[in-house]
Amino acid sequence: MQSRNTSARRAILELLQTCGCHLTVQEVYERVQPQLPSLNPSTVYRNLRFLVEQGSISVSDMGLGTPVYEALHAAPHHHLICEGCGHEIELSDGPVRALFAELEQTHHFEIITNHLVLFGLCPTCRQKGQDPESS
Amino acid sequence: MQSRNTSARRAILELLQTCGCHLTVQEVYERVQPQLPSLNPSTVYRNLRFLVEQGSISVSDMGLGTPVYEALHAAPHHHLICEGCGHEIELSDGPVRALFAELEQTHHFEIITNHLVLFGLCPTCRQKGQDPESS
DNA sequence: CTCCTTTTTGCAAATATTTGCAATAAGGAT
DNA sequence: ATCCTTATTGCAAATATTTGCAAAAAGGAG
Repeated sequence: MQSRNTSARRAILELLQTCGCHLTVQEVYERVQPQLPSLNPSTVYRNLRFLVEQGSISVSDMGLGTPVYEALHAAPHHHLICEGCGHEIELSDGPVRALFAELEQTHHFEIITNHLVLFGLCPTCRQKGQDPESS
Repeated sequence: MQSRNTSARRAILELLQTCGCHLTVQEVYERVQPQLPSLNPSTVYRNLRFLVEQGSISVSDMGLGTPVYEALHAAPHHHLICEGCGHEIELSDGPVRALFAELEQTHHFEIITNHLVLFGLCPTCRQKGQDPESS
């Protein structure tokens, strides 16, 4: 026996798998607590960390100040986030996977990271930034 | 006038540029405080955030539980970190830059991320993990 | 050099996150 | 169904990080 299928852990994982989206610790807590009235925030923190280590979910910094958690999909994907307006663009796995494969070969490493988040500027915000003072 | 060259900001940036390594908030505070006795941790947090936004330094999650800050080098580099033993491998910028360039073209995006950290397993830890129970 | 405006800072009070520990509950064995 | 071992939980107390606000100090203008 090593890890136990507790109601809290089950509820948290199910929530993430069902919603299929990115959720913050707060959001997870708020959505699970109603079904498990005595749920404590620290249990949520601990379980999220556990599920990440176990590989059932991923954590990412999407620039929100607090990390977001997401169930691992069949189809991995990545994000490009605009630092100007916050706009998120979903990236296909192909090119990223190609880089990972190359790095794995070169360094005899096995890459576990499965959700890459890159920050930058979207076309619109790039223009704004380049605009000379419009006065 | 927009941003001011205060002693705290100067000291923090100089520290990072001089040491040329990754430092946590704690470490920055501990090393700058002696020279600026009245320095408050919140000032360190605020300045690190400021310097990141301004583009003078970068933040990264190296898996330590708290982010690390580093002055931006002339030669950008990235890391592969082993989740088993913590070993860090430095990656050259080439292949990563190539992916970034491809993504920038495809999405008309300008990527700002300049320090990529990927997690995985080093050759040694991979073997350990694959070993059937050695009993 | 003095004055003025605005950014920064220190401090204290919020929040957020982690941790220690005793009580609870999974789940295997009997 | 009962007992046992040990992973998990809740709670309270540490830590870590952010925020509001009045006081301090950059830096430009006069």
